[in-house]
This record gives sequence, structure tokens and C-alpha cells, in this order.
Amino acid sequence: MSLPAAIPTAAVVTAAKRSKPRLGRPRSFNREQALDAAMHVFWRQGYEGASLTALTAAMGINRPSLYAAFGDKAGLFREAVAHYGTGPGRYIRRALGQPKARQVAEMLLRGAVATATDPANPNGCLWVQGALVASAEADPIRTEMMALRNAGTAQVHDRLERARREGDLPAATDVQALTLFLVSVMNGIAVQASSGRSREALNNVVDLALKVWPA
Amino acid sequence: MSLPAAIPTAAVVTAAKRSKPRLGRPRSFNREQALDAAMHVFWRQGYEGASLTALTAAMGINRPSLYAAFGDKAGLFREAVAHYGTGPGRYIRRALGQPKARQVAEMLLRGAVATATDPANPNGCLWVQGALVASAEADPIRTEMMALRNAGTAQVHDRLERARREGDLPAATDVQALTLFLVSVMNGIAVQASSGRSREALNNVVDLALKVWPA
DNA sequence: CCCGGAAGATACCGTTCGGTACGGATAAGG
DNA sequence: CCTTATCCGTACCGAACGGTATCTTCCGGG
Repeated sequence: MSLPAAIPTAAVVTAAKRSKPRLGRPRSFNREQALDAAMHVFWRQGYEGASLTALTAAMGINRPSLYAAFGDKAGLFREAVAHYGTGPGRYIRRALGQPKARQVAEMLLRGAVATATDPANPNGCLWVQGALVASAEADPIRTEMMALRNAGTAQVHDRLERARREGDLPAATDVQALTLFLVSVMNGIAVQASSGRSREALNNVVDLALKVWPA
Repeated sequence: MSLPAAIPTAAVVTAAKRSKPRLGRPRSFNREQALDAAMHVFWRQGYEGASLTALTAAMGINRPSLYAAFGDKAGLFREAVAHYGTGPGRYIRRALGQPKARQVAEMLLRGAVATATDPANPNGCLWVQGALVASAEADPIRTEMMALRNAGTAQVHDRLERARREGDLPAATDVQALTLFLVSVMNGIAVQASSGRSREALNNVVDLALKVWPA
């Protein structure tokens, strides 16, 4: 199936982003695949706990290749966090797109459980445990992650506020409080998953949390 | 969410050493005070993020003094965690001693908020953010903290199960699920406090969480 | 009053950290 | 073919890591 020239494919766009025409020796590893491996290391060990040695070993590349492709450790982490958003954290965007607030909440909570307990991934949530605390020198990264979490919370808030305006939630709903409750339970689930709790046990937590839901 | 008695090692050893007749030059710093300072550093930066340089600077002592008094970094951390249990985390033991399950829950949640947002302390909870993830070499510490959290959860479970047997909670109550819900909300509150949420906002979360309470 | 013994201070240990210089390898363009 | 531009691999950098040897300082008991 071919596309009109006016709508460039992803490959074309990526090629365009490479400012220079393709010259020299081509990269011998898959960038996306290496990024995915790095994401898993950050997920399991956190930003500071993930050493360059552990990262390059998991990615199957050498240090200079890593630096050429991702800038530095912080850049790699940022890309890994973004990659998480389009991968394991994808459920959030899908949840926010649900038609009813109750469905939004349920998908957020079930998705948090499913992602944080997926046996194919490290336990927990990268956005929570990637840099919850940090040494003084890594504090900028910690601050970025804080802002990221808070931006996500703001999106949930906007979605629920819209639901309230639409009559999908009672007009008297304290959207601020409901949002923070929802996100807090998601975060708590992430911590508990990181502590080894089973998917079934955490889904029972979701059942209880949803009993709070208005209307 | 556990109690200091869970890891008695370092404190007991040091206490035993203290029982001998005091000879030689007396210690010129207050051990408890230094431990408290160390706790704050671990609280803010995590186990791995807290360097010996940062620790000794905050404690106002030199490295050899630290090693003489606390063994090594891991030992200092364990003592700091225990110290947290008798200090900022004291509310947990008091909560478990309340006569009614509902009061237990409320004190656990309010205490979590109060401690995690105390302006005199770092934001969040040491038991959550002290070692939620770790590098391979610090993994034993992470595992200890995991066990500590799970032991605390077990204590809450026992308390609620007792309440159920006493008729304080409905006989049909799923204590396992209720416990995990309670602890998850506490953990979520800790994460949100670490992200800068205000005490007021988090107390609204507690209000919502308590609506789940049976009977 | 001196001497045993523990604490404090300095200066250092080997290792690992994040990050890079450099030279050989490998493709496309001419 | 040769040039050119990029990538890979090795080997290394200074700094910071956790931890310690050593010497000086100071107190209590004889």
C-alpha cells in the first residue's frame, strides 16, 4: 500500500531528521532495540544505579557508540523515559481517551497493575522508581521526573474536569482531590509491585479504589 | 512500613560494645545526633545517592569516626532506617495500637501524610525511597527494604484480621485486600509527597481513601 | 604524672564512575 | 579504484566512590 507523497512515512521523516545525506559506515546496531534494553536497565536499577557498564552490556554496544547515538547518560535516560511512554506506559494515553470518566479511572488503575507486574518487564513503574530520589549532582534528573509525574497528573485532572463539565461526573466533584487519589493509588500500586506483590492482589486493590468513584 | 525491631543487628552490637567500661578518649560527637543527620541524608538522596562525603559532612564527623561508630555504609543505613522507625515512623506503631480498625486506618493515613510532608524533614518516606531500586551491588539493601515494607504490611494485616475476628470489621471483609489497599495508598502518598504535593491536598486523598472503609 | 587505649584528622588505598581520544574498519559517492 | 564520512573497539582520562592505615590528641586509671 502506497501513500501520497504529501504524507511522508515515518521512515521518510526519520531520514529527513538526519540532516546530512547518509555517508560513512552505517550503524551496526538497532537504535530502538538498544534503547529498549537501556530502558529496562534504568527501570530495574534507577538512573543513578544504572552504570554505563551495565547499560552498554545490556545494549550490546560500546561506550562510544552509546555516546554517539544518545549524547550522554542523561540523554539516554530521557529517551528511555519517552520510550516508556510509547511502550509500557502507553495505557495512560489510551485511558485518557476513554469516553467515560469511570472507564478512564479503571483503565488507568488496571493498566498500572498490568504494566507494573508484567513478568516480561521489571516490577514497578519507571516514572516512579527511575529517579524518585537522587544525589545532589543527579538532582536535575530527579526534578525532571517530578515534573513529568506532575504533568501526567495534570492531564488526568484535565480529563476529569472535562468529565465534570460534561455531566459525566457530579458537578460537586472535587476533581483535584479525585485526581490525586487516583494517581496516588497508581503510585502505591507501583511501589507494591516493586515490592513483589502479585497482579491478582493488586487488582483487588483496584477493586477497592474504584468503590470511591462517584456516581 | 515496618518496625525497627525487624533489623536489630547493628544497634544491638553497638549497645553491647557500650556496656564495657569506657576507656580511652571519649567520643566527641553525639551518636544519636549524627545518626539523625545521616537519616536525613539517606531520606533525601537514597542509599546509593548518599555518598560518604555527603554523610560525613552532614554528620559533622570524619570517615574513620563514622566507620568506628557504625561499621560501614550499609550498617549506618540500617541504623538510620531503624531510627526512622522510632522517630518519624513512630506513628505506625501508635496507629496499630488504636482500639478500632477505623482509627488504625485513619492514623496510618494521616500519619503518612504528616510525616511525608513535614517541612522539618525531607519529603516522602525513607522506607519507600531509601532503596526502591538499586544497582546490582546494592541489591541486598534493596531486598532488605522490600522485606521491611512487607513485614510492616503483615503487621497491618494482623491488626485488621484481629479486628475482623473481634467483630470490629464485617466478617466477610477481605482483610488481605483491605490491607494492601491501605498500604498502597500510604505508599502513593509518599510518592506524591516526594513530588511536592501539599499536606492539604494529600489529606483530601485520605478523606477519599477512608470512604472505602467498611461498616 | 605518666601511660594504656580509644577517638580524631589526614592522607591515602584500589576500584569504579561518567566520559573520550584515537586508530582501524566499512560503507556510499565519485 | 580512491576519497570521505561515519562507526566500532581499545585503551585511557580525571574524579569520585567506599573504605583504611597511621599518626596525633585526649581522657581515665595506676
